[in-house]
Amino acid sequence: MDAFFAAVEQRRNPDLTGKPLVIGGSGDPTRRGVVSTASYEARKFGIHSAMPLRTAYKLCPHAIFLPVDYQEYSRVSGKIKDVLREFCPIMQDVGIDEAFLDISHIDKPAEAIANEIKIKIKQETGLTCSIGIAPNKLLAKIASDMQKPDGLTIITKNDIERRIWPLPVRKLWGVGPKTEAHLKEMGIETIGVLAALPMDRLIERFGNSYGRYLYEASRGIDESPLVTHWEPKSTSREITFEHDVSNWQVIARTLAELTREVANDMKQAGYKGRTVTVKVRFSDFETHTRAKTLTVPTNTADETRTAAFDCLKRFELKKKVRLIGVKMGGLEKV
DNA sequence: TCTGGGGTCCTGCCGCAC
DNA sequence: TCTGGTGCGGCAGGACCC
Repeated sequence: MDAFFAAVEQRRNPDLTGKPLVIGGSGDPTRRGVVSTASYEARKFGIHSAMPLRTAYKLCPHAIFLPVDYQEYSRVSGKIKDVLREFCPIMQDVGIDEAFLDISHIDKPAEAIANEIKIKIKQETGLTCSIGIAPNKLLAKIASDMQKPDGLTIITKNDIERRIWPLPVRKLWGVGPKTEAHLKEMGIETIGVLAALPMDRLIERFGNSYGRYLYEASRGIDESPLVTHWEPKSTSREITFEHDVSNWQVIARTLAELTREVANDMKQAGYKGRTVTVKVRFSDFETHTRAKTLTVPTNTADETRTAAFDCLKRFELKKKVRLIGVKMGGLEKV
């Protein structure tokens, strides 16, 4: 979907259309939080996802700031996924506003299917999306991003050299800021230059798994199947305090509350978990975790809290605490 | 002075069992 | 009894995704 959260807000309040709009946090740009989505008008000011709201505010003080309304976006997302499943049941969900469809078995030109999907989504939700058509997920993902918004891009194997290789390495799924910087140091800025590297060199530099991945991805190779069903492996809750906290009572009370929520989520979804991890981020942004694995899986608030406090006790709380969180891993169905 | 929240996967290290 | 290789679970941290 194109600027999904912003587009949903503009759809339900047309006054916002055509204006710089920033969705993130509590919607108050003087408080802690980051940008979830910026409208295309806001992006012209240099505002982008993951940017601190306060920075966004400095870049464009007259932008409209709104809180994230996950309930509403999930509802719209559900409608979109329903449309997609109608066209093709082999669907892989990728978060709230993306999906892969394997349409290889459908006896109709891919472009025609894509156009019908775009029209149907527009009818059902009033929103535009961008679609990429390619022989695999890796290339389809890159293609979908090439003509945003409201785009439709087709990439074939023969296009890799001409259309993929000139792109910056950052366009590859799995290459983030760290790897980008690392590659830049090696003098590698485009996917094509990366593709010229021997596999040995990449494995030496990035390890076996990731090295191989980069070697194949830079050549447009991706054999990974669509994952149409998966089970959650962990569930968590965390919160950044509005102001850093040194009061142990406040930290403990917050952890207890988060623990209740995690236990609740597990019960609601019908899971039990074995490994409790407590995460603490200090005022200097240093982040640490402590984990405890239980002998028997649980989903009760009491047992989860006891384990969480065992973990919390193992922290030296010398610095002020910025964030506290708790995660239950090793989930299994009840 | 700033840097959310909910996830997944990988790596390196350690202790333990065999 | 000591040493070493190997496999594995647990743990901590890091990179990445939406």
